[in-house]
Amino acid sequence: MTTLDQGNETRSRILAAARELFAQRGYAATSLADIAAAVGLTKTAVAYHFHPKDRLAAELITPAAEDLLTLLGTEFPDGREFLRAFADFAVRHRAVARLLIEDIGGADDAPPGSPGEAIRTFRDEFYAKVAGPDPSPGMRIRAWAALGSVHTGVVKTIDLPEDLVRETLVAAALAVYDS
Amino acid sequence: MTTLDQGNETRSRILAAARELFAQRGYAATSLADIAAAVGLTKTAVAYHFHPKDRLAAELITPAAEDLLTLLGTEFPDGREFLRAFADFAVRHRAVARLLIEDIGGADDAPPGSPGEAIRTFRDEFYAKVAGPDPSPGMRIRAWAALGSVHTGVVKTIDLPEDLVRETLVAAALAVYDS
DNA sequence: GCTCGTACTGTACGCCCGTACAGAACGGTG
DNA sequence: CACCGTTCTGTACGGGCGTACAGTACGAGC
Repeated sequence: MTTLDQGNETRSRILAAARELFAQRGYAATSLADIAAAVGLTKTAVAYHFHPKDRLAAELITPAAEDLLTLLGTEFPDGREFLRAFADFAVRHRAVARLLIEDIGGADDAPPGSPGEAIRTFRDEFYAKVAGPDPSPGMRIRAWAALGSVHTGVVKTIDLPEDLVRETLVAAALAVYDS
Repeated sequence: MTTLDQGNETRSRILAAARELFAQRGYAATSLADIAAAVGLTKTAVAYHFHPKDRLAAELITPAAEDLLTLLGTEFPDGREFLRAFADFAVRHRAVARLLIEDIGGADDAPPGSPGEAIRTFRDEFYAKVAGPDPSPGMRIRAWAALGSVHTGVVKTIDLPEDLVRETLVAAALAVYDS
């Protein structure tokens, strides 16, 4: 079954290249041709494996998305504790964090598996959980600032050890929250 | 000179609409047709006033860009003080903050006036100033987190009073820096 | 009253994108 | 050996984008 193995291997090579490119430039700014060039294929070959382009992002996101649904599902005593869990989540899935947080939200369809749709504009859901109900102006600002610190903190430090990033970012986010 | 006044008025109406749309969706995601529709014109009319599309962004950015050059030009005792000045700067120009920080960096040419080019990937320059020379891994993370907190904090709270945002975000950014 | 510059409209072009489709290469299976 | 599905190529199409260009409406100035 050499044929099948070949297919699965290039499939994962495409996924790896796409993950990197999406992380660097964002989903919309990365074309199929870019990905194809990175793997040494034609853009048609890439389209063969992942039929609408969405599937590529969907497949990359799926594990993180499931994790995210449970995160949004569990109850937290307050925004502070949710923020801690969020930072942990973001670091755990940092390879697809940008894809997950920035680029979806105006997305079209959900992963194929699937967790259904319901994954849409969670950036706003994150905010709502951190800020809490009927937040004061000051809390609104701090909630967004905390989310932003985690987001760019995670995205810009993919080369650093995961544990250090988690530890530092949790502390940073909580510092914002308590400021 | 009714003719001229008419032109200048629609010109500023275009600028206002573009500023809002760029802030919401980003530069690349906003088409000339979108802007034209917001002002009740054809996209050709918009193109008439701002010839390459870049000019629109350039003109919106110019005052902020000049302010930014002096910011980058002045010396600061340490990253902490620069961070404070940066937060102040970002809040002052929050209407174009997203345009300035996110969308430029891969930009093509500079404002026409002009401060020359040299306005390119300042996100990285900001980082360098905050993190300082030869930063530790922890400092790298905190520097990016601080910048991120200011950035999204500013962008997501355009409806709140400027003074409150400034005060809160400066405190938040410094809290990250000191965490 | 003719001319001219300003402010537009309508149409069309070229580019890049994702996608569709027909066909070639080729190992696996009967 | 013939058949077939998988994997990939080449070509082509439709749509959206920024842009170019010719033409129109119209107040201003001699």
